Amino acid sequence: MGRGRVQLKRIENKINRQVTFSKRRSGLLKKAHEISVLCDAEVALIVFSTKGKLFEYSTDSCMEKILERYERYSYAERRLIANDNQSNGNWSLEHAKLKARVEVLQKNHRHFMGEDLDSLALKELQNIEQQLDSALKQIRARKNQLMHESISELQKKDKALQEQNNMLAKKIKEKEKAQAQNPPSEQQQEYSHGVSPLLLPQPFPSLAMTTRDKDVAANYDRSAALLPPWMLGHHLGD
Amino acid sequence: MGRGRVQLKRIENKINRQVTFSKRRSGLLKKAHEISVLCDAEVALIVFSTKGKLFEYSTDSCMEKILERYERYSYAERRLIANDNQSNGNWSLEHAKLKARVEVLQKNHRHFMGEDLDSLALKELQNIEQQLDSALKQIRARKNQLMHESISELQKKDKALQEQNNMLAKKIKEKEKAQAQNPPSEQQQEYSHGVSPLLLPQPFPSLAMTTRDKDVAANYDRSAALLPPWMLGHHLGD
DNA sequence: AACTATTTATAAGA
DNA sequence: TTCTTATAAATAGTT
Repeated sequence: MGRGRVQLKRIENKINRQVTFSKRRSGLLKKAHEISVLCDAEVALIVFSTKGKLFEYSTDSCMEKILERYERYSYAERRLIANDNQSNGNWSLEHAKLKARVEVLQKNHRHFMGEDLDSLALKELQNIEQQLDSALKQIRARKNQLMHESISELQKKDKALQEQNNMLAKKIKEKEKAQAQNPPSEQQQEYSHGVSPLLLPQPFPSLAMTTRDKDVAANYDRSAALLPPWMLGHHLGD
Repeated sequence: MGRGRVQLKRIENKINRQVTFSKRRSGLLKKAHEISVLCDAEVALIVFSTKGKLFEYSTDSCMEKILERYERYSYAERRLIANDNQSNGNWSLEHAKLKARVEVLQKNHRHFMGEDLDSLALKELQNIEQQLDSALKQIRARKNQLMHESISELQKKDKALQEQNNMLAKKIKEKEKAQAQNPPSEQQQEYSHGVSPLLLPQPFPSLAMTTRDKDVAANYDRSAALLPPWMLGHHLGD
């Protein structure tokens, strides 16, 4: 896969070998991850460079778990016997394994807490994001429900106010017409036309008293109160 | 590498998954061998299929050697040498503590994955939710920003409409007063009072034309359009 | 399993 | 190291 065919033998040029190692290593790790995800397989990959540097991949970052499974599966006897023979060493190994496991879990947990993300590749981040997303689904459902209800309330209110507004505007227009066309003696007729605000359609009880400033103000306060506290200010993103 | 792009997610079709596993497994083993030979690296690769079947590759077929090297390297890296110096008496306790810690961490992790939630009290759920929320802050920030903006718009609109409403109501009242008290000859004075809707304060440009039904309706439509599509219907929780 | 159309990986070069 | 590019390889969908 490249400009020339590749011979399956050690690359003698040190620089080339290093470069190829770097490239192929990432490719190998990627493919290990891919088969793990795509095929639901459990993969453990360990690579030591010539210089002894370690690179590894393991499904769900559970290297120890997979290695243990491997040992159980393939040659439990040998390792376990060896460990049993060193009564002390056994403890040491077990202990060490546990410690390693704790560290793995803690590291994982930090990642799940959104900490320590610098060491993560984009793919890993996306993976974690997906998992977090999934885990939060239930929790977010409730919150979103609340938000949705609030928005619906606001929209209803909005609509009601628009209608009210519209109606009031109409009234004014009618009044203007009436004033422009009617003789003064027909003043009484004006009132019987229903100009009094108390005769307006009243979608909201509190709006029925719209002609009084105090009540209008109170009504607005109530609309603000429709939003739960967590939806206001910077709490929205919590 | 194939006829279609591949999504990095579990292949749901069982047959396809099996076939892909088989193909990719051989590719992966091959590449592991290649990097091992080309770059003089020491590679250990363990793959368990979904069904639990084991496939492995290791440089020079020395799996055990490499795994031991890994554990040495890995444990050394995790400062376990320091623990070797501890007295034996502490180990038992330490070991028990570590086991407990591992269990706690694992349980925690399950919770963070949204699993095993039945055992949690509401408070604990809220706690977890908060932590997950915090971790997802960046991702959600954008979504929440949009929601926030929409809500703010609605509230502003709400307020503006309330004020408009209020003002219109006042106008009506003034008009009524004027009609009740003023002689008919003072009609012109009425107009100079600012009864014309075009002279009203106009917090929203579209509201300036409130006296026309069409425009009021259009304005309401626009207020609905303020909500991005994903905030409507059941997409809110996505 | 064999066959391709395509996508990926990567060797070289910059 | 990183990017670009030409080309070799791997492999997804088909037969």
